[in-house]
Amino acid sequence: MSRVTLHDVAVEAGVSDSTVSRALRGLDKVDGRTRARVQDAARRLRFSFARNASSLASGKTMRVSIVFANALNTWFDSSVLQGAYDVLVRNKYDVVPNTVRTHEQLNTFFERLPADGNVDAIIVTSINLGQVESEILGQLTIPTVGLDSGNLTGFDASVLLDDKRAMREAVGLLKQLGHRRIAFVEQPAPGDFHFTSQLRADDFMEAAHQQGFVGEDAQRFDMGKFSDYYTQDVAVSSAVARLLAAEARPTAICVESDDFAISLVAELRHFGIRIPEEMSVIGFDDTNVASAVNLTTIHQNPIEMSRDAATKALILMRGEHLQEPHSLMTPALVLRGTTARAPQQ
Amino acid sequence: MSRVTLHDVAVEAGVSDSTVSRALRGLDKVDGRTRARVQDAARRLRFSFARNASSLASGKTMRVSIVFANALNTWFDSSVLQGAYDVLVRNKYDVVPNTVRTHEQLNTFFERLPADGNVDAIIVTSINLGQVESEILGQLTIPTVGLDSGNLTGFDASVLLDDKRAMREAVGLLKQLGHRRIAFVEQPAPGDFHFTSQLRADDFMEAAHQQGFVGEDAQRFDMGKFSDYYTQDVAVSSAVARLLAAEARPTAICVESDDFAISLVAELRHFGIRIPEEMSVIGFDDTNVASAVNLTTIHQNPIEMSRDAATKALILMRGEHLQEPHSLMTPALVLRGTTARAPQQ
DNA sequence: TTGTACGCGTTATCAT
DNA sequence: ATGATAACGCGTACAA
Repeated sequence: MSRVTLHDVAVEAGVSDSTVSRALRGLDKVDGRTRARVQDAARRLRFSFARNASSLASGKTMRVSIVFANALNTWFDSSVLQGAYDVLVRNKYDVVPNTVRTHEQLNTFFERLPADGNVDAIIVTSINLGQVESEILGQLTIPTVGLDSGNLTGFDASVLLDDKRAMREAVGLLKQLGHRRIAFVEQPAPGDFHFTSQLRADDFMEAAHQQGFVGEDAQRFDMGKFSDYYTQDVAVSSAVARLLAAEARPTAICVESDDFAISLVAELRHFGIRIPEEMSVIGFDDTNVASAVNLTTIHQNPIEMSRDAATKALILMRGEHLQEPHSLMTPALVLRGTTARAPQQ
Repeated sequence: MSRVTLHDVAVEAGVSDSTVSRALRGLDKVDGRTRARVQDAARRLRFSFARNASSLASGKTMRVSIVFANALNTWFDSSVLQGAYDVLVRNKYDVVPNTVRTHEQLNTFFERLPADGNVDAIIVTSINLGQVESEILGQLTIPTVGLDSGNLTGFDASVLLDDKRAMREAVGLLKQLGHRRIAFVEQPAPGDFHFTSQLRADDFMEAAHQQGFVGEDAQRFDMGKFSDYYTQDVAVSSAVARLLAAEARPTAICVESDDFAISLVAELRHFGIRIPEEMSVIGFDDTNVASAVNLTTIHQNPIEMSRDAATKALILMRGEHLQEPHSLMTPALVLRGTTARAPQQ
């Protein structure tokens, strides 16, 4: 129970409430000895601030919300959370994670936002905002920073990965290896709206077209919603089935994530497809496991990205100016064992 | 800005503040029409509650803290977070994650706790509490539930995995396969205190001894602190080096986690060790990737576990009684391709 | 069913 | 440097 209040400490130390408040918060204009006395009393009484009372009085909640479009237990989102946590906690902010799966949830989340004095900043992850949402965001008076979010409108700052570049390089690699038919394999989406990583499919197609892949030579396998499948395994099987059944079977694929790519590779091999001899596979993320299973992939560092985003939020919350509000991180193509020259026809 | 307050809504709707409070919270004893009017006004004004004010007045923070000993971006912790989030958010609670790496952090965390009216419940994950901490915990007036926490003292409720049983089964399997020299390989620890999964090493040794493995026949590779290594890869190499250099090399190993096991398998194969022919490997967790790479492992479901824990917390917060405060989850040994008969000597 | 008035624990302003 | 005192926004007896 939050029994012991600041007032109790004041009584114990024989000073006024205000002095306790100042002393414990480390403000200046407090005599060294009185401060020591107060700190002593506070320790004895095991006092600690009731943050909601502080919030109410000061207007600062010392909390920042971070919104995800996926699940908290995915590689990307959990890394983002950890990164943001690192820098925010060090600055005495609490981190409040939120997930949003449907348009409806997204709407209600944003509807409630404006009048909301419940957080001091918001970080939005992997969500490609619609117009209405962007507008609401723009009207917010607290800092908002987008992380891996396609549409920058409305954000005060952002940290993005250069997806277009990543896809250009991936397509370029496959082309150099002699592949003539390539494809992008999406992952089943967790919710009912497109989030950022799916924009990579667009980037892939664009890059492919620019590099001379036309018509059937550049395909895109859309896996729909995750809820369409019983389990992850079923989704994987389904993807493989479609891949193998394609009348123009690609000899190389880019997959939306390492996790999905690794499962695909396993399943493809299970069906006798030799990788990389018969099919090249490029993942995305470069997780620990990717290196363990020797998966060629595109490296990104969500922890760094979200540290950056959180730092931006921190600066913004201080009311300071950002010299570089929008940063673009460069992905790196990591060559490993799942890519090889195209098979001879 | 938290501009619009409950009072503004009251004025807009032409009623008193208390009526707005009651109407918006769905309490009874409010006329249907007035409620509609209030809701209308609230929507128009984009009102939403200032939670810290509500908290201050009601004494409930509508927040629960969840403490991890590891990183938020690990398979286990992130799953736990997701599971707890699922059930807590549905009940209008915010989830506030916290990580604790050192004894010092753990201490300050607990020192501050008692007088802390900042959360309504605490879930402690994978931390084997010391006596002092248990005592502090026991003195808390808010519900505390342990998740995967070795020492139950002080907790109002808990959800544990039956680690002893898991280790018994793993050892039993290896014995049946004819292995005479087995070992447990720990993972480098993130912090400076032992957390629960490391207790599995003890359980492993105990099970081994009970099943007749003596002396060098049951070994334990302690990998120390994670900070001792530059990267995860270095830790893996180091583990493999020690494994291969052992004068009595084991023919089968149990590894603390799938992630580490998968990396070990890759590295071992890299050194020409055939798996499972020359060495059997059993992981722990059964992540998605484990099935993809065909790793024999011990299945657990942290999402389920933490849903259970969160539900317990919820009930406790309501002041209700738990019919089964402490639950023990049963792990399942999943046989896959990294275990086989012991090699002929 | 609705309104009044006070309290929650802290910060901030203004004196002293 | 320290002490009163008025907010902060809402919940809740109690009264009407």
